Amino acid sequence: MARILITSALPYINGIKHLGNLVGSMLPADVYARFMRARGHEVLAICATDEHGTPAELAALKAGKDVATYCGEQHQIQKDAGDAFGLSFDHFGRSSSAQNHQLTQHFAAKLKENGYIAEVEEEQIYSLADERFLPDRYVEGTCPNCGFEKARGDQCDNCGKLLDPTDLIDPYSALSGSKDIERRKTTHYHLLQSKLEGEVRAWVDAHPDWPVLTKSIAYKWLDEGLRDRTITRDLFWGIPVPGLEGKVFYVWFDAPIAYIAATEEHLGADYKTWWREDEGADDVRYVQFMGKDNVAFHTVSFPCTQIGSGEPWKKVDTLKSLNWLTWYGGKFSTSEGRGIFMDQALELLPADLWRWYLMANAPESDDTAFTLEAFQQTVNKDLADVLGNFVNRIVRFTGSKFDGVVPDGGEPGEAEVQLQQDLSDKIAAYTKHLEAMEFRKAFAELRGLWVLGNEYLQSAAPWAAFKEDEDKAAMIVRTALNLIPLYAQLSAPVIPHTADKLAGVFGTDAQGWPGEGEALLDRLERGKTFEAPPVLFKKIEDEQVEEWAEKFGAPRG
RNA sequence: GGCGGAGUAGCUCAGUUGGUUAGAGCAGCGGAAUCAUAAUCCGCGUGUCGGGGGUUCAAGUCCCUCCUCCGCUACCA
Repeated sequence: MARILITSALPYINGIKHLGNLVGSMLPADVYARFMRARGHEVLAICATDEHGTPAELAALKAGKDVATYCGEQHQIQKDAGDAFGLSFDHFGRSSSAQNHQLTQHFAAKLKENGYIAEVEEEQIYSLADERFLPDRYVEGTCPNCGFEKARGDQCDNCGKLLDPTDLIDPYSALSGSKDIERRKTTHYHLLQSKLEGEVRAWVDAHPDWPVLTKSIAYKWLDEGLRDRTITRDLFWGIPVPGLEGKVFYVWFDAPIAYIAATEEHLGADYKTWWREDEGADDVRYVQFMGKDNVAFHTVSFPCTQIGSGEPWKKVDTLKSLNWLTWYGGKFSTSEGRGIFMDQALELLPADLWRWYLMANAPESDDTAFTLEAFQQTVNKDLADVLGNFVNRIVRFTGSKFDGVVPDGGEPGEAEVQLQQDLSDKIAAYTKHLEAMEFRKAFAELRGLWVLGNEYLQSAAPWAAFKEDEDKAAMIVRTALNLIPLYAQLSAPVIPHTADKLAGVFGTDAQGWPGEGEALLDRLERGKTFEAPPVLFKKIEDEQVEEWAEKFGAPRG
């Protein structure tokens, strides 16, 4: 038994997440956590909302609420959506928690003490009307290059030229439209990452087993040279910087620290047994899940913070990074109403259907298109036809021929020995792929395990045997029925709600995992009565797909 | 522009360190069966492995070049 710490990249507070965000980090983290728990490991799975930064302030402004209230509400909405999707985090916290305030300030203090933070005076754009400093992109004006009138302070969207806010002609605040803006000097903290480059590189070098994509991104940053970054901002909402009045830490500084803080929210002082190598975390295996855009921050930036503190914080052992899920090849877009969001998905169909499709087609090697048509086809075939129908056909047959009782009698023969062998082989492969977090391969294998049930029934044909040799038919039926609790355990990481229904048929435990070489086909108590469960999955009809395509902006034709 | 990833059957994708006739699922076609949600099971693939050039006894797998798509490019997270 091992201790496994799992974190999922933190979903930003700015509204409920879409299916792409879900499959990019939270869902695979949950599947992996469930699998590891099933194997008997001690798992701690942590996630939280990432609540600081300008976008949160702006979203609150737009919603007409103060930012703390807005974040509180959005946090609850995201937590509820996650729960409904079956995300089994041990704790879903908030980057705005008191614990994160304290820890972030602690890290900053340590970094400063160790000489990795410098105070630097900078000039930034200040809006008198808005009474705040403006990030580059919230300053707009006329592009000096092409004359475009709505160029942003960082770049002109029309000609693509990179700009500095002071380059703009007639600059104004994008927030209020006010032209009453000026440059002001202000003091900020710089994190001197350049001084930590050697240590971070040595640490990355110590992980040759990381995926190619992960390593190449990390080395790209290291090879280009780590730049010193400003880690403070002139905002109101965030974690105050001690000694710098009116400033808060940059969200990218405090967000990863929230992994640790969320653990403290959950466990109190015991969080150190997971995070401090000098206080019991030395035997922890730490696995992170994230989208590919986040890799650099997890392989370089956050480790810089941890290493620079000079304290023995637990650093990541293994990273799983995923590519993007696209909406018919394009971007999911909130503003343009393209794509399906977590809450909408659950209004249409049960969570397990989404979970299965997303994980069986997870964007592991490349960006992957989500289409309603493929979703319908896959879910109908894999879940309704292969798994659902297998359960239904054997359960109904038992009901009509054996009075709904696990029948006694008959002796297993060659076909059953073969089935046991095939199951063992596939379970071994499935387990190996889940260990390696190769989700597409894993779930292709799980599907193959479900197919084995249908193949067995098809060739053993208990309906034919029943006419000549009732004992033999009984043995076949018993064998097939035993697959139901087995499928419950094997399917639980990815379709937990369905797994519970399967386990419920005979009152077995959906938790747990079949042991290597374990006899799988005669575990049910003979003579036990059971009730045929309702059909597990209703099929998705063509009309529904049409309706949803219309509603969610799917390209047609 | 720079860096990184990717272009393999109608669709979604596998293809280890180069080596026998390039694979899987879905869709399609044919068949079997009839316990079951018209579900299941079996059989069937003559693909310029994005284009071109090169290295090699041998390349989807290495090198060069061109084309296309995607991401990142650090104060938007």
